[in-house]
Order: sequence, then C-alpha cells, then structure tokens
Amino acid sequence: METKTFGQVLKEIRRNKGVTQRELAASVGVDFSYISKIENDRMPPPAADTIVKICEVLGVPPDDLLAMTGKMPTPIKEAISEKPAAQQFLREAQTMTLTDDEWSALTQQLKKLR
Amino acid sequence: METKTFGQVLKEIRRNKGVTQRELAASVGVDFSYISKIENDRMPPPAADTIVKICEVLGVPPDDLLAMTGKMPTPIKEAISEKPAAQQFLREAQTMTLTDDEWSALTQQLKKLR
DNA sequence: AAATGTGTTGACATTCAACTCAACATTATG
DNA sequence: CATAATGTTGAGTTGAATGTCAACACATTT
Repeated sequence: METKTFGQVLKEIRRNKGVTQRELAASVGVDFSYISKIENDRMPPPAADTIVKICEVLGVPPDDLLAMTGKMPTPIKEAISEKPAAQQFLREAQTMTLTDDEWSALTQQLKKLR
Repeated sequence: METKTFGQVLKEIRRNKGVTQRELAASVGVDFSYISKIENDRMPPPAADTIVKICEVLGVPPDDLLAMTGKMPTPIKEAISEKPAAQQFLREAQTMTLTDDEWSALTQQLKKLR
C-alpha cells in the first residue's frame, strides 16, 4: 500500500481547488513559504488548528488530514481536559488497547445515547 | 465546595507520607525547588509523565492528580494518535458534549467488550 | 526576452512548557 | 543560640513546536 504523505495529499487538494500557495496562505494567515515546505514534507504537518483552517479555506472536511498527523484540534482537547470522566474513560480504553472495530462499536454506542 | 488546588493536594500527600521535598525531587528526577513552586502554585502543574512519577514515588494512584490538571500521560496520547478510529470517536463525542454520566456509561460499555 | 506569477530553500525568530541554579528564609534539633 | 535540615523565591535555561523573512528558481504570459 503506497501511503501518501501529508504534503502530497495537501498539494493535491489545493491544486484540485485551483488555489495557489499564496492565496491559501493569505486566507489561513501563515507565510506562503510555509505552505510550500509542508507540501514538500520539509517540515512536519502544522498544528491541528492550522490544519482545520486550511481545510476550511479549501472546503474539505479536516478529518482525513488530521488523522494522518495524530493531532487533535483545540476544542476536542479542551473538552477532554475539562472532563475527568472522559479521562477516566480514556485511561481504561488505553489499558485495554482497543482494536479499530471496537472503537467503531463504541462510536455506535455513542449514537444510541441520544 | 472548597476546591483544593493541585499544590495543596500534593503537599498534603507528600507530608502524610513523611517525605521531604528534596527526597521526592531526587527520586523523581527534578530540582527540589521545582517541587516547592508546584506545591505553592507558583507554577502550573508538571507534565503528565512527571505527575505519574511523583505518584509512583509517593505510592498513590495518579488518577486524581491527573484529573485536576486535564493532562494526559504519554502512553494514552500515543494510543490515541495512532488510532484514527479513536480520534473519530472523540470527534463525535465532542460534538455531542457528553455528560459525566454518559461518559461513565461508556466506560461500562468498555468492560462489556471483553 | 521581459515581466509577472508561482514555488522552493536556508537561515533565523518566536513562543511556551517545563524545568534548573543560586541565593535566601524559615523551621526543627541538639 | 547554633547548626542543620527543610522550604521559598527570582532569574535564567533548554528543547520542541511552529512558524517568518529574504533570496532565489522556475514557469507562464505577453
């Protein structure tokens, strides 16, 4: 399985949308040279919040790009930080080393709650 | 409800165990003056991993102190970073803004899985 | 070919968490 | 009280994350 890098994926999305690095950078609020480095994997992926902004500008959901980096946007981090019960849950989950399927099952359970 | 600070709780535990700041600091691997500052809330709580070490030295479970800080130990962070399915779960959970009870319910579900 | 738009590169800057170090203050003990 | 043990404080350090800036290269259009 030929796994694409973060930079490759971003460059592809941006080009498909017909946006230049400078346009994207200006809208996001970073230097355009930074976009270039990210796209060529000269630098690690940006902060989670920057990834979210980039995706907003490009009009795509941030989920895939976020998943590639293993980073979590600020709102999610905060939601967890403020909830001891959530932290408790995560500690349990970690000691169990859940599989992907088990996580999916839990996501289903989530929806049942409401 | 008079909520105790992180420093107050730590100082109390340490004293109950009859350990000096210098002893604790030496065992944990930090400067003793750092312990002092933490106990007097002159500095924010230490990194999650340091909290865990402190609790190991003092012989208490780290859960309470960790919960007070909203920080997550490295193993847990890594477990999540590596699992897109877990991130997906957390994104869902965040948009739903679960209550404590709902988190507890999920923790119960966890145990049912095995 | 000249100018303009777009992309790349290297060096450097900024911010923040998480401490350390040296000096001083306070408390306990003989 | 004298000394040692313990605790406190202010200033500085370190490393990682996240970028910026200036210069240049390439590509496109006129």
